[in-house]
Amino acid sequence: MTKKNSSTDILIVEDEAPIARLMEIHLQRAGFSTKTCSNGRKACTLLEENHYQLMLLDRMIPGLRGLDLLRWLRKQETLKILPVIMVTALAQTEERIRGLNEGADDYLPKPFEPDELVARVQALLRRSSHQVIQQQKSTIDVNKDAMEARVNGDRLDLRPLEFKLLRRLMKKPGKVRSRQYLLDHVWGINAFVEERTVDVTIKRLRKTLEKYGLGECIVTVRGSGYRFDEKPHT
Amino acid sequence: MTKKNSSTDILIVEDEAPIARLMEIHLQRAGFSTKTCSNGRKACTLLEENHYQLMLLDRMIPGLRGLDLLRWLRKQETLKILPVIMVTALAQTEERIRGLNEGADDYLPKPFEPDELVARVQALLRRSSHQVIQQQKSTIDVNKDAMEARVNGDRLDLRPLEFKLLRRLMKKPGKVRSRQYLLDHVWGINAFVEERTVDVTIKRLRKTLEKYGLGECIVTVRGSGYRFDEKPHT
DNA sequence: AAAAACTTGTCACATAGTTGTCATATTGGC
DNA sequence: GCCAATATGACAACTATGTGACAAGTTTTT
Repeated sequence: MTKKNSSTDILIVEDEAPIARLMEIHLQRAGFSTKTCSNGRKACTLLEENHYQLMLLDRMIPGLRGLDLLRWLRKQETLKILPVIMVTALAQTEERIRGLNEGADDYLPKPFEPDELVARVQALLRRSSHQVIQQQKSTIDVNKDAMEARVNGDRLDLRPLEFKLLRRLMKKPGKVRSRQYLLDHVWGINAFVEERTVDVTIKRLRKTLEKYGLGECIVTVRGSGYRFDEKPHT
Repeated sequence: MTKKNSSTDILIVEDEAPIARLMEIHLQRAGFSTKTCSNGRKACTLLEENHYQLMLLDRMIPGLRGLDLLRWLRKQETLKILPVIMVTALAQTEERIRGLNEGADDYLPKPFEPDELVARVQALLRRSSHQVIQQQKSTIDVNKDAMEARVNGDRLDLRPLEFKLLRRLMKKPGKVRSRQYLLDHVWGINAFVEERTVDVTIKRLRKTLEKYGLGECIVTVRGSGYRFDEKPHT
């Protein structure tokens, strides 16, 4: 599978190389691009030098303890909103609470299931301005900040309206949205537009998604509307 | 790669010539201009007579101990804000803390990776009134104090408005900024200016950036605004 | 103080991209 | 096979952005 210019960059701060590698493999397979780093000091530098979308932070790293790094991070004007997942073997509730208090956004106990890793990353991204969905073997990532959607890191060339429509449908995968609902929420409550127009826009959106084998993500529900399917039937 | 009139001058205070040379090479390659000096007293003179953007200070230098120089520096009215990176082989936490207490802004353990050196310098500059971004193979350095922007040390001839616009966009690379946002933050909240004026200013800014192969850093997001892209676009 | 040089806002036109509608084809349920 | 719902291609209107020119205002030079 080809990987390229993903904009969804994840920084992995983890000193145990095999674990770091494992994380990388699974995240990359899910369409993210990653950077690993094995000590706290270097992590600071990387964070200041680059822009990441999310950080996976091991609690036990040399150079600076994970919590110290986190505390430092939350004081930096430009970094404090970075979503952070703490990774640690210390699964005790107390430790966990301490991490969350310091500003971790989520928590991944070691050892972890690869799927859980990916799921938590996706979930956290979704809470920031991203919407991330696992679709068969592809990851769809809609980033509202950058106003762009990516499939496995490849940028989708969507028009503004299609982008909004996709976002709206992805907001609640599996739920059917009527044409009227979509008109109200995508076009705007006061838009003076035919209901059939929705069909055409759906068509246009599907056309772009098809290029990535995702043409069937958007399902027509006869008599009701459209639905974004998270796990399309075969 | 050609190097010229960088004003991002770095003073290297280091008595071991090979190390000093190594620092010089890597910093110059990254677009900075450097001056080296092998003892503390001479450093004082240089600091008083010239204007540097940053100092790399070895802890063990003849003539005056690194910490003494630093202490002296912080007492000088005109010099006390100079960003300083302490360089030393003493990696113990205690030593490190002492250095930071005396007013070092960052700390570089010896031996160091050339990349780490450059990254720390860039990061520290960014924390002072600089914004430094690595763009493909170029380093863009926007210095608010001096009101000037440089690409690999070459000065960009930007008009005041273009400068502010670039700074604002670089503040959060990857985020789309609407024309209204830019008007509010670059022109000022009460400016009585057409939205289309933003387009023209973007055009002028792009024209200058183009000379350095960075014309595509600023991406138009149809229907939304403009975005500074950190990475090579798709 | 006048002249020259520079900055910036606006306009007008060119270009390119987006979207709504319609006409027609296709599909699904009965 | 029939009807209604949906898909699809084409087109025209519309909208957003790029771009060069110009003028008014500022700053710098002479």
